[in-house]
Amino acid sequence: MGLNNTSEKALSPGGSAHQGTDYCSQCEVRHLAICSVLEDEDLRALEAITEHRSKKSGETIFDEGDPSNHLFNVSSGTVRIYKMLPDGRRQITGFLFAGDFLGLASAEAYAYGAEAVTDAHLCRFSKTSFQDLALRYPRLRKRLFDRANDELTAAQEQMLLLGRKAPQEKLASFLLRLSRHNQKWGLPPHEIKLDMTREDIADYLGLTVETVSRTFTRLKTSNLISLPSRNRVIIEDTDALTDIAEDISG
Amino acid sequence: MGLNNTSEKALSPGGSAHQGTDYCSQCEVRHLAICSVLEDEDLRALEAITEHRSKKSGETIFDEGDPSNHLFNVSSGTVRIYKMLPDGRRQITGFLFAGDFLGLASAEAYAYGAEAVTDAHLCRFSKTSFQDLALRYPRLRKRLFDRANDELTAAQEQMLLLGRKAPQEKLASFLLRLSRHNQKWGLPPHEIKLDMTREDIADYLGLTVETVSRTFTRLKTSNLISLPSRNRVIIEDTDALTDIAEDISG
DNA sequence: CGAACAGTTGATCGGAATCAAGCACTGTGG
DNA sequence: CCACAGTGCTTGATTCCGATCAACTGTTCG
Repeated sequence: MGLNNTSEKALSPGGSAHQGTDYCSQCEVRHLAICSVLEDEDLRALEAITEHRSKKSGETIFDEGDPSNHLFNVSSGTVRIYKMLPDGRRQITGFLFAGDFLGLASAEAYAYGAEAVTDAHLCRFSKTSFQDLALRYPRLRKRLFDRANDELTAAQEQMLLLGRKAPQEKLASFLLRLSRHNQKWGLPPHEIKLDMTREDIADYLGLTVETVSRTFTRLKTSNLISLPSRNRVIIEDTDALTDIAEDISG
Repeated sequence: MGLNNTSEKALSPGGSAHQGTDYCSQCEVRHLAICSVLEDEDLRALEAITEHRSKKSGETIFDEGDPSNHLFNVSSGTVRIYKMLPDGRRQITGFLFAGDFLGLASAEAYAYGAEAVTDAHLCRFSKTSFQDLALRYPRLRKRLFDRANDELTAAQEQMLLLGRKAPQEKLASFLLRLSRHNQKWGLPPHEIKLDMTREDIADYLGLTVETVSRTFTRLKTSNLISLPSRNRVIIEDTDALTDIAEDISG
């Protein structure tokens, strides 16, 4: 996570929308994205229905309740998806990074809002076109189903975290997830870049900013992590952090 | 939910496992189960790979970490799925009722445990056979994907509940969900039967038994509900309860 | 430089967890 | 039939942790 360091520059900044011509084949995150299962020729079919969109940090991608006419793939940057209560309380249900698919769990309307956390690039597909494509390509279908299943597994892990874990355990689990995500991308697993603010983290872990901040300092004081800058975390003692997180996967 | 009142008796009690001969076509919950999309002839293909299993209240269906060799459909009774922390804390991630599908969100191993809350009957399919079947029947595939999406939506709703709602809001939301479930089945939406214990409810809502109990009495004292017996709830003021729940869907 | 914002730290409060009885229903065996 | 144990639920007293309120620091950027 966090890290789209290279991809940010590599992709043309582009206008806010333009049809792709040769984008997909040179896409940096293709091997992990939803499109990875498509052959070069099939990829052109996908490319034909793809629009490339740029979002600045903080911009809305879609709101909860909007008609869900599009599906997305994050090609760079970080995205948050969230649900809100009428009085303004917010629960972030997930952070998405380069390669992640966006748009599952939506019937006619999006069941959650999505915003860019950092500047981000997205591939946008019209839902109907994408469905047609999925009809023709079994591997794409399988991929989509697997993604839904993975998200469901992650959601259950998050329910355990939200319902039953103490603040320290929550934050430790969160940092370890980011660490594992780094590993998946061949990035140093001990150096974590936090694209999101403390408030985002709080709204993801079911805490307040203050508690998140205090918990960071507690972990730092215990020498489990260090905090060279506000958006960087170094994991100093993975084993101890894993013990605190209280479980293997989440 | 709760309510399998009729179906409990209607289905043959049966041994703990036996091959189905004519079960599916007369299945009481078929119209809402995963098999509803299959034609009579296709249904026989499903029936061929189906085993019928009975579980007594409290019995384990599978444990977290077991190899996920089977998929299930609940044909009667109530089931809980849950995750545990090493020290015994438990988070129930869902209750399943007649017609519900069980087994999504599992790779090689089940990512959660499943137990019968009440006596229950289950249709059990071997995973490989079911996958073969799904390969042949697009509508079954679609149905499965839609179920995964629905569960994902529900999971996000539950994350909002767990991370951001106060006990009263949690319980109100829970009761309204059960009420809506009743409606879906043509049962009186104001009369709710609770198959699960207070402890189950606590572990589902991220609370303790005591808090659940106190919250029940608070809602009763405010005349929003009444509690004729420990496992029955009458919703007296749906509007007020909806106000407290703080959202439309969950 | 200073305004705006993000983050930390401190002091206090409050509500849910915890600890501890007591109650109500169920089923068992005498 | 009743005594009794076992279990699930409620209620009360107390504790404690995270939320809240508030002040201050540090960073960014005009």
